Amino acid sequence: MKRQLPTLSDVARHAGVSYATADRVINDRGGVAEKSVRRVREAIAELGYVRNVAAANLSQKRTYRFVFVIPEGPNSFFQYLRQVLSEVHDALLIERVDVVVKNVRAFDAGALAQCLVELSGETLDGVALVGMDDPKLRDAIDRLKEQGVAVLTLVADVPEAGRDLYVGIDNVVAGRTAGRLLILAHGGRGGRVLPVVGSRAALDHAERLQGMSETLAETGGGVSMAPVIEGRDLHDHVERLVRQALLDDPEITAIYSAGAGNAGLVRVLEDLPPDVSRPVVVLHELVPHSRRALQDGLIDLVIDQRPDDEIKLALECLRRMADRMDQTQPVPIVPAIYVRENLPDTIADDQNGAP
Amino acid sequence: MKRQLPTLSDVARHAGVSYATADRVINDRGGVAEKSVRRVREAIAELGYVRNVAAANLSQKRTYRFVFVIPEGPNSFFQYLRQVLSEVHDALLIERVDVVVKNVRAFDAGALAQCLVELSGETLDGVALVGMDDPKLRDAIDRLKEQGVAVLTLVADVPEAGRDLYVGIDNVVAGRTAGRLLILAHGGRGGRVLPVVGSRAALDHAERLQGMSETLAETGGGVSMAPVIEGRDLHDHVERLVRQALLDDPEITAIYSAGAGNAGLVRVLEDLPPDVSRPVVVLHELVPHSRRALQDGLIDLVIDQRPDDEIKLALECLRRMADRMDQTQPVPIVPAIYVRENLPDTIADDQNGAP
DNA sequence: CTTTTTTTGATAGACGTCAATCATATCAGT
DNA sequence: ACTGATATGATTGACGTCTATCAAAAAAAG
Repeated sequence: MKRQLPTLSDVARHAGVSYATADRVINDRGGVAEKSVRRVREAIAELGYVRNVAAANLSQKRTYRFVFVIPEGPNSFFQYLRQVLSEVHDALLIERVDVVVKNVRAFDAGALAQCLVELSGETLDGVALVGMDDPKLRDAIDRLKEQGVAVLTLVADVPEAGRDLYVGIDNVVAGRTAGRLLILAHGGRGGRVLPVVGSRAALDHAERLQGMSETLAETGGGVSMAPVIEGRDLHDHVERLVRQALLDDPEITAIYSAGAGNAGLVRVLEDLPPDVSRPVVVLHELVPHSRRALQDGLIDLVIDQRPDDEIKLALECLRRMADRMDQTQPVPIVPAIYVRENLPDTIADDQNGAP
Repeated sequence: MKRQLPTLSDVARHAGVSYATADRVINDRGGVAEKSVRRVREAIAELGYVRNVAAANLSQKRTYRFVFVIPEGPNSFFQYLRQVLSEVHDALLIERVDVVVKNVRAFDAGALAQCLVELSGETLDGVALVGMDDPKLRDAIDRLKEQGVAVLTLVADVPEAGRDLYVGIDNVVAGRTAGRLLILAHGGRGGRVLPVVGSRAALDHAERLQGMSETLAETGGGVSMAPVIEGRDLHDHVERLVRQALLDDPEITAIYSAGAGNAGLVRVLEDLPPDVSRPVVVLHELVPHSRRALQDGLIDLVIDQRPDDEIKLALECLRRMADRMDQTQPVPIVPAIYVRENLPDTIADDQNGAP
């Protein structure tokens, strides 16, 4: 029950070699005969030896160095990410984790790739970035990987790239969920959903849209889709287009916004005449304006990817990768679904990752 | 930027005392003049010293010893909790955390209290238990606390007890959320919700019920409540009562089950004639039968408290408390809302707490 | 001023690992 | 059997903390 964990000395003894040799094996320092390597490996397996990471880090005064590259701009979601990161910064320092946040222009894969290339000079343990689909970016990631840096995509993945891990929600699933909730909110009756995205080229938006339309098609029960609006994630643009769409098509019973720029959407809803029943509205990311709209009863549901948890998970995974514990399974994040009643308190209350 | 964290030697030097004295202060060994204590405390504050927990644990070969007391019985939810705990057990051992699971009879506060009393003999760092409202339980908790054991309630709290922390969802909020979703699913039309609980005496069930009825009353828009059914969390009992209720009141348009025993509820739904539109169904906890019912389209929504996350969080908090970092803020857990489309994979894929 | 008590300082060993050094063994090839 | 390469063993100091011991200094008591 209270069996002791074996140390490297135990392993060496069990393998019939000296501590030095065992050490040479687990830290691949080379210059060890094939036979000895095998014996040490066997001893490790038999005893179930696991390196004591705390002791190892202590001996080296090691500090984990991670970089988070976040798109800059007025996007509330990413601003919140930055805030969460800065809040955990000090707590992490205690645990010998140094997190640096770098900003790059949003939607600019070239700039992002360039940033990564610059990083590959420094000595660091891991990088987390918001993915995009771009060959230059793939190259930059490969380059980092070659230098032994753990690379992890956050929020959005980089398709077919050599990143170790994607930490974020499945956007197709999120879209399908939105579709189901919309159907549910129609209470068995028909209707027409107005889909709003930032851009069809944005992978996450496209996936959400796809998910929603699939669900509507499969089990919609009379809920159809109006033509898709591309709002470019800009509040004013979204506002104009949605306003027009509602005028053009009075049959619209619901709005699904898969992207950002929803402050504009909220403005349209505020201006609706109070006598007509407003459309059912589902949108993504709990940010100040969506929270307010939810509280005011202007919208019905918010699907949120819980950035706090994403950050926390990303940090856990980065650390595990830096510790060479590469058992990195995919990490599923379950998006939260918010209504008026279950809004969390605003305080970003992540304590400090994990001890 | 890459400032080094100060060590206790730094503190001692800065305070103008020896390492031994500084050590006596932070580990309250006594025999230190008031003046020196003050000077050390000041130095700690000025330098921002935080003791290196990893080094401290290493020096003592310390193993964290935690006990989870889980109600036994056929309840799928608690079975799943046990499973999650056994899955993380080995991974935790690596990080020098030893978790023991103890089973006690469900709904038996006396047995639970007795179990805690027995525990208070052993040397352990923390206990997690599923709370109930009982004076004997409160006493047992106080006793543990006196011995310096961290005590944390999981899933359900113990009202007004000396536990350090409650890790679980807010059941009133969960009920309010259910209410909102039910209203939404009525699509603006009226209806009548059939509420099912295990027992009105069960605090969590009562809170959920209260939350739902509040929301219906405040903004229900014609959605009312049928008399509450007490199913005692037993499948057969629930089945019989619900079947009868649906016969008695054909106006019922929805069912909200706040407790367990939902396999019986699902059986009723299966037997409904295919021509009539079935009621909207919302229930709690994603367990095998609720998952299947969701997939089969028999029910609409499941509110789940994500036991994996609860366990993980509980462990994090226990460890932090054991490390004397008592900055224990309340820990909000956002329940997940599942529909057919966003069911997670079944694999319980928690890796290993946190490094 | 001495004696006793309280408070300090100095130091050492342990924890498990990493990194380094130096001496010795083993094995080729000749 | 000798050289030279390669492999191994033995050992040491660091990392930051805890625990312990012993001597020395300062304060209080007589």
